[in-house]
Amino acid sequence: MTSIKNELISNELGYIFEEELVNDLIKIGKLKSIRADETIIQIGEKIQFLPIILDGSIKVVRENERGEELLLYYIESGDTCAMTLQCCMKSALSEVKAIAMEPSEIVMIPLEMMEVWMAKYSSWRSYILQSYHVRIQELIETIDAIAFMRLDERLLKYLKDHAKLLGTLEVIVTHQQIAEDLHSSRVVISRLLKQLETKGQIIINRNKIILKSI
DNA sequence: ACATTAAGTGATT
DNA sequence: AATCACTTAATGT
Repeated sequence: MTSIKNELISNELGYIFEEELVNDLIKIGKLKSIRADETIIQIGEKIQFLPIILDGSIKVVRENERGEELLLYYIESGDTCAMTLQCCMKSALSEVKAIAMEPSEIVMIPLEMMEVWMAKYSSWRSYILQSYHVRIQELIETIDAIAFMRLDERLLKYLKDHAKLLGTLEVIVTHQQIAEDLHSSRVVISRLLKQLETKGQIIINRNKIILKSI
């Protein structure tokens, strides 16, 4: 019987992994459906599984003691969380928080399988290495943005990234949420958005910002 | 109609 | 660019 889970796994991961590994994934992985805005992992939570995204998208944020956030990067289907990779080597606690951007499907792999599969499957090894690579690239991009871009440029990049990720020019967020993701304040974001609107780059609605282009 | 939440504004640091 | 204090606008009940 082909379950939805099997379909999802072979459709999303069949190109990346060898057949035997796909079968292992189907046998061992636990499928988990996530609601939009659901928190998947909290900071300090013990990591028991390696999540691989089959459908949807997740945002990964850092958080300080005061609960203030900073968006690190997004992960999409086929991706796994590099932070989890790093943490699970020592089976440590999560350094980040992960929140679903939309309803998503993920497959959870018990951490024990990491080592077994590393030894057994070359496609698994290169997938893990590749994931590290991509994630570090993304982190560097984020660091560059924080260090070198002006907030208005960062804001526009944020909106465009968001739009690209969800495949729509209509970004559904409040100014407050943007401020939190960029670790700025609501008033500042509102003013910068106003400027972008005046420049004709966006249209502002309540709870929604419409990009003119990506 | 009223309360709540989102967004806009002017002044100050 | 951040914060405060306040206003206005939109939305839910």
